Amino acid sequence: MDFSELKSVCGGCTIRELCLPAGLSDEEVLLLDQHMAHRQVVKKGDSLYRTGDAFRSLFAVSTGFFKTSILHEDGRAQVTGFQMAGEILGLDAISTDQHICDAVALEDSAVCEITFDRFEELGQLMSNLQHRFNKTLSREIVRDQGVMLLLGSMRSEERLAAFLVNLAKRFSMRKQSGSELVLRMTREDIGSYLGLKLETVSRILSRFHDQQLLDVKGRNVRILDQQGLNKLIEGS
Amino acid sequence: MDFSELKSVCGGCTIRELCLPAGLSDEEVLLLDQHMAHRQVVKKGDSLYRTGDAFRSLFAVSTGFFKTSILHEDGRAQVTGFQMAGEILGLDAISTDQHICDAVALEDSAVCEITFDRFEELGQLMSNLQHRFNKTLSREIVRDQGVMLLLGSMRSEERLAAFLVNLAKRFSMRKQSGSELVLRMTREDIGSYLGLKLETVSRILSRFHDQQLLDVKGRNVRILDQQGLNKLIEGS
DNA sequence: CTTGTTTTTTGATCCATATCAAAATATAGA
DNA sequence: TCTATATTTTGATATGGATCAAAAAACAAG
Repeated sequence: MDFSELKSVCGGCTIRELCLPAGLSDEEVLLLDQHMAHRQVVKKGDSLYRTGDAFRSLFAVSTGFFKTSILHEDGRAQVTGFQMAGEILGLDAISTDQHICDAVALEDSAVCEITFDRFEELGQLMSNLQHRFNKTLSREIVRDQGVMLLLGSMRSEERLAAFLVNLAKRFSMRKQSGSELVLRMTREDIGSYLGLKLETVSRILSRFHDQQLLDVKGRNVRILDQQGLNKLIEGS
Repeated sequence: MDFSELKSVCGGCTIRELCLPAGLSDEEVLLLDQHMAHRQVVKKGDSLYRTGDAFRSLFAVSTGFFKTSILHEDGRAQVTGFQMAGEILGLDAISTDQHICDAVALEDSAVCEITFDRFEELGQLMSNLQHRFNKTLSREIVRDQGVMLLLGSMRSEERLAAFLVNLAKRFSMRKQSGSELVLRMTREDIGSYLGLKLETVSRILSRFHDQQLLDVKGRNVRILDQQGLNKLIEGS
């Protein structure tokens, strides 16, 4: 971790509506801004926090891309999510005051930090912020249950289609192309997240390519047939 | 839904420390009590709420046993959890103000209801309550990620062992036997939760029986070798 | 650019779990 | 109680994805 530190400025942030300040008035954002710790750079491959670290702060991804993963005692790891701009890291640690996963930057990234004690104080001051934060936590629960559905009852092709469609949606909400994806993670990361082996991920990407659903060139994926992918997810 | 209604009384509740009032002072519990809506009976097989229902209230399981399940459009269903006394139902609905799963009683049960608007007001009054509730939401995130680990990287025997050990732990926290389990759910429910088919669940239970890990008689399961199960989970 | 390392692709084979089927058992309703 | 229905067990077989293996491609460091 580390590094260059700049004052966070939610007020001027382009993704403010996708992040903690969502739905707050300008005055409220100002107050939040005053309590944000600082902005940190996290280099590709570095971790923002590791399993077992004491929990002090939440982090909002400002730019870049992260993965979170749990490590099972026997070495097995499970990727539990990928986070992009505006998404919050550290929510799982509130429960025990310890981080229960590793958060690793998959490209050079920046995060905005806010100490959780401060944040809870702010929540008492701004019922609006607290209300939104309740929703943020709940949204994470919904997301996780979506992954449970995926892992528990979808076949490999459906899982991968759902994964790609989800990524595309999140990119396009951020005004980035919703069809030209640059995958920041390895096939192994994708496989871990989807409960598949990396070879299976690779094979299915090739198959989707053959079926003209995608144009795959390494980590550059272009979605050619969004409809086709959606049909797959429904379990045709 | 519904049914006989009694005033909730957290103050005198035996599982108060496992439920929303956990960690509150007597005065605070009294205040919470005043805002609880009422106690409701839910008969076996009935649902407390269904997917799509408007979200108004959280429910704390008072007695009994529930399952929650998401239904995929094409009919497939995924059981996302089993809830027992003290556990909170409805957390996922905060995010969208709509329930995104069905909550069905697996035995005659009772729940304590609190409208979420009221609850949020209370949270503003009692920072302690809000703090605990943040932890409750976070704990649900941790639980869900545990299920992701289970579905994503454990083999069928490990999943079932983890499931049984988890159930046993939760029963024993409630002063019930941690070795004599009465499964309230069908093999199919267990299978859905664990991403397995009901036949697989049945076969593994039989295998555990043969290996003297369990004594299985229909839905009555006695854990004979807790250690053995734990060893399985570690992935021997 | 070159070299070593990591990641990705593709093929051949295997196996854990699904599927199909049918009997046995348990549960609920009359 | 008896009867109908739902659940569970067990067997036989099939299959989706894992595993093992090796070449190809991409990437990072000097």
